[in-house]
Amino acid sequence: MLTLNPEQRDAVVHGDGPLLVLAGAGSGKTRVLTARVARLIENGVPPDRILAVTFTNKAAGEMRERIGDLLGQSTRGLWVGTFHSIAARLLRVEAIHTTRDRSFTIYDEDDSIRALKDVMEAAGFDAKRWSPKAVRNRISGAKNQLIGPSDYSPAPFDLISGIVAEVYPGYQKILTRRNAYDFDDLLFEAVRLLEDPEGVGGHYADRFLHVLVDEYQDTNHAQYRMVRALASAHRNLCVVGDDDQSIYAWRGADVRNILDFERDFEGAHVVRLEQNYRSTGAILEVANAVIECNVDRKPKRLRTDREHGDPIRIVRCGDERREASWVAGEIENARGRYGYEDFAILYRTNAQSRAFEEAFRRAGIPYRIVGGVPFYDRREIKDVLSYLRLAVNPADDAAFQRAIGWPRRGVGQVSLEKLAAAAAAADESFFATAARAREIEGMSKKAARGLFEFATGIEAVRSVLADITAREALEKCVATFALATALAEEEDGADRLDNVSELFATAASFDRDEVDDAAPEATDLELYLQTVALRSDLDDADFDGEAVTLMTLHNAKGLEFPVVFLAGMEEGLFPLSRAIESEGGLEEERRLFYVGVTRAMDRLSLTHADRRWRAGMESHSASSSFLDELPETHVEHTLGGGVRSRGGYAGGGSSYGRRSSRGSEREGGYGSAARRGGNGARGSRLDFSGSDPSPAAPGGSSFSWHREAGRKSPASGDGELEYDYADSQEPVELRAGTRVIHPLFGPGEIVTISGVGRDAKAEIDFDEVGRKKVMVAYAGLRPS
DNA sequence: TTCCCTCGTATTTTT
DNA sequence: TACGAGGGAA
Repeated sequence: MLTLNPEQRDAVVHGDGPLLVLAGAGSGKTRVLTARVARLIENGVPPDRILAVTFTNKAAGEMRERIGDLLGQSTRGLWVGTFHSIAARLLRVEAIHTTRDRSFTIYDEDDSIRALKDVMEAAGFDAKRWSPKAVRNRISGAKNQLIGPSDYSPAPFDLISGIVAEVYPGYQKILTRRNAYDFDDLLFEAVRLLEDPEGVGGHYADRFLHVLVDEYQDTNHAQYRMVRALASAHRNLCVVGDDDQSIYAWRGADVRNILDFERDFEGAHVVRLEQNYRSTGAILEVANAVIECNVDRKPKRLRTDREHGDPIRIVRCGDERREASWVAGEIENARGRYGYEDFAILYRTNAQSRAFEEAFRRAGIPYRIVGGVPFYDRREIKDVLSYLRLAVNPADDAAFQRAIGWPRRGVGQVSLEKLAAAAAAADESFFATAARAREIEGMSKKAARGLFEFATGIEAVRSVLADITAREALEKCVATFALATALAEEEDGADRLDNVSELFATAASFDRDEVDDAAPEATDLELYLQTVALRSDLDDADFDGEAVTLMTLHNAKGLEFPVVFLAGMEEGLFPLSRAIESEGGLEEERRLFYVGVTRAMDRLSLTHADRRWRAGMESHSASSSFLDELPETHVEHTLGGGVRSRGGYAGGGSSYGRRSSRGSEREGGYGSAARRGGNGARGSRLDFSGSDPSPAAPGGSSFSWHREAGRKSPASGDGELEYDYADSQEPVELRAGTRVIHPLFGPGEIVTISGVGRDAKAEIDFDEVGRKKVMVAYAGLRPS
């Protein structure tokens, strides 16, 4: 059933001992990794003694799914997860051996920058002069190198490193006091735990007979040490990667990890996968030529059995609008031979998506953007989640600050500073201090009242937390603090309400059993928050549905598309001028180019514009120096329109070859495989409806729900909403005319019902927010 | 304390 | 361009 070439087979059947798989782009590395795990299980290795580590949740989910498919049985017990989620699991299970307790919060970049800013200002550094972000990046880099606050020494003549040395200890102290880890701490502390000779590390090393790591070229030092510790007892470590696709060095990834593997793990067996199953001969020739310009790499050369195919096109355009409309035109021309979902536009910077969005909208081409502003980074989502975070972890002062500030409740910056001072004096959390705000000297009456009521509300949520699901907790917060009402009153409240409604959907569909590396002791809500914190936009990206995909090159790694456009091939933009300032930066940019080229299966076009609006200015740039490195024999030059000067190139039109067989024996990279369940389009801005919620919905042809006998008190003076929960479970019919209460939108009357089962939608005329369509499965409707 | 407006700046980014 | 921070007015 599963056919493997000899090299792939070699990697799959390799027995004990370290194994390095150097897997070129499109060479079937995912297939090797999954087949290897499946074979281990078939040969009797218990699933719970195998650990597979990936970089994204999405990759983890897909690996698990594929292994299950291969085995035809459950993969229960198998540990598959990202470095960060596995570290989080470890830290939760072994919380007593750490400096945090089990309900710790995970700080994202934003949270940690805010915390750091507080520390910097307290230490007398002007946040305008010294960017907290830059300082955070330095701390992040140090943590990735496993350099703790006491080990950090500033470099001479490096002012920022001097600041780091001064604030790093304070920053770490604040995180500990707030019972929080930042992303890097998760790895740092996990390594500490695993490498402690007195500690529990030995238990885990003994436990895992086999450890497998995907995308090994992207590991940083902390991740390397984590892997090394986990595999130390049995030495059955299999790593898969491609040094040519290392594109995260700027973020601490150390390509030496893969280059030095044979030295680090003596006796390692090495397998090279150089047979590409994805691209045409022409595309592969170009890819090889690109990457051979790099000096610092292991020599290798991809080959393919596919036809030579069409030449790669280089398209010169006048500006970014012409670039986008040229691409739109090409897509329309090639329709029929390809579906919209077969096209991808890849660019270096997110800002480039804009011109394409406009062009596609004009042309009526459906598209999806992967990345951009992630769903969970939206202001209203973070605001609402901060209530949950605070309820779970009252020591989380960052969550407190966020929640207290929205909705406005008479507690401004001045009061907050007084509170902070009082909290520091008493060595308490903001939350604990807020409950006795009245006693704080100089606190205004109004502020004290606001603080007290806020603390009381959080306490009320906390008191029921142990017994409720993530969704119920969310509902409770929204109800207690009238968050929906506050949102509805805002200027662009409608969109924001919709987003929060979407958040309800994610919470409703959250199932701890789908968290691959759930710590058994964690509560539903803790796991939900962890999942949210460690989720990337990419994980939610929905590649189903007829739409052209737009994303950055970084996000495209691991994916493949029949027709690819690499846009913005201009010097300064790609290679990005900022990126090439650092050492090895140009080679990393070139690897990124290589990643882009190797995404294409059949057709590849590289576009560049003479003029482009960047940061509010028109910039003029020469075409990318990367274009000069391509072998002329496989390249064709075309004019995309709008070019002002004479010259340029002639010829070229759009001459698409016959559509190649899609889905034959080529291996699907992550992402082209069908997704399980998926929660629709959350992360990505989707201008094309693709929402397809999956969890079971109540009712089949006749709708009913379980009555919770909730009663809403009529809106009081300032629009407070309040719910009384009781437990009667009487099924109630749902049809047009029924009065219902939506947890977010309040009371309303059903206008129409459409769809059945999980797809059932109700159109409801809400008293406060007007007419809206909601998914019955998620809405959490109650009878009125 | 809050709101509104203006000014300035930044642009890659798995977790 | 577009967003956030900061300053000033009500």
